[in-house]
Amino acid sequence: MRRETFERYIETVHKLEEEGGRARTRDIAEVLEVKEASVTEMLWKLKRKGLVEYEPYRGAFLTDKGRTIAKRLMRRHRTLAEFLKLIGVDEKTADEDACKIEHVVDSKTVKKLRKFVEFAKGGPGKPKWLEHYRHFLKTGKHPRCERREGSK
Amino acid sequence: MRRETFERYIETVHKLEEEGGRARTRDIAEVLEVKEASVTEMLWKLKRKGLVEYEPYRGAFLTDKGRTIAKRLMRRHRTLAEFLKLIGVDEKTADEDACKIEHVVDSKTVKKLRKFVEFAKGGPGKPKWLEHYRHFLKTGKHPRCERREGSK
DNA sequence: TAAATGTTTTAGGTTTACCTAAAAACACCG
DNA sequence: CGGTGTTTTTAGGTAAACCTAAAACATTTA
Repeated sequence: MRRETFERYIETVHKLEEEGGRARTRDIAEVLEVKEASVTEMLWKLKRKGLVEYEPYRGAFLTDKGRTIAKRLMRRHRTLAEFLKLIGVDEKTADEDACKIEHVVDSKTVKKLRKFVEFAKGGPGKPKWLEHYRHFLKTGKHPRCERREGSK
Repeated sequence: MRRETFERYIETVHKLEEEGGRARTRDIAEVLEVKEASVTEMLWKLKRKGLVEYEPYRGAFLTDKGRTIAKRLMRRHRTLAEFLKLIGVDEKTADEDACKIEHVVDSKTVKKLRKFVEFAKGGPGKPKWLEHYRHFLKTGKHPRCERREGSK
């Protein structure tokens, strides 16, 4: 099973589980835009891998092992989407790209991104450089930080 | 043909073409770590898509259409890798992740990343905020930009 | 509770991107 | 030119992740 494939199913089961007991075949199929039959097949495989609890005709829910993976994916997704929005990617694209990147990227990279987001958000006030970056996005010009006095 | 698949082949043909006339089956197979037979098969498909010029037993080279794609991928790759290194990802990981991300990410996102890299590199001097970020990576502490006077 | 309706599974494709093994083409040397 | 060795292709698999159609099961509702 390809990593991306089973991770997508895990995420979906997790999501549906949260919003209503256990994940039904139909709903998983709808979210992932595949046929019910395909979902059934995957649920067997996920069960064999110990990622979901599954009994025919009564849906699925995550095992601890599965839930751990789901949580990690959610963290990744949040980090990626947040970062992309930070640098000016629109909400929808940020979310879609996060969905794709989260399955392929190295943990080390995610860690750095998390650090970066933290750096950009944290700190005393809203960082000036971010303002400058936004200005740069608009105008293509660097509002030289070096100068003693700036705008406003 | 999945996007990622054919893009990987296109990139490889491009690379081999640059370093020696045309891309031979064997060399493509070696780079992509697949068997020669698989390469032959893909070359037919790529030809059918108008991306490579290919005649059995005499290797392949890119058409204009193929080359356009290759160039775009190289730009993407450079942008992604450069960005990742900027935020502190080690060289090897940055390169590997760029290899994966470049096939899945939206053009709008790449544009923003390019802007961001440009912003970080360009400008009058080396930006102070980047120094601060690096410091933050090391210590986890924000060297408050707001203060009248800083380090050095 | 039985019929009607909706959901899930099973059985048996299809496609994609690989593979192995063997045949065919090519390259070079004596 | 003919033999030897490498490269490439062809032919015929395989596994993953889909699909359709039909059968099995579950639920509602009359």
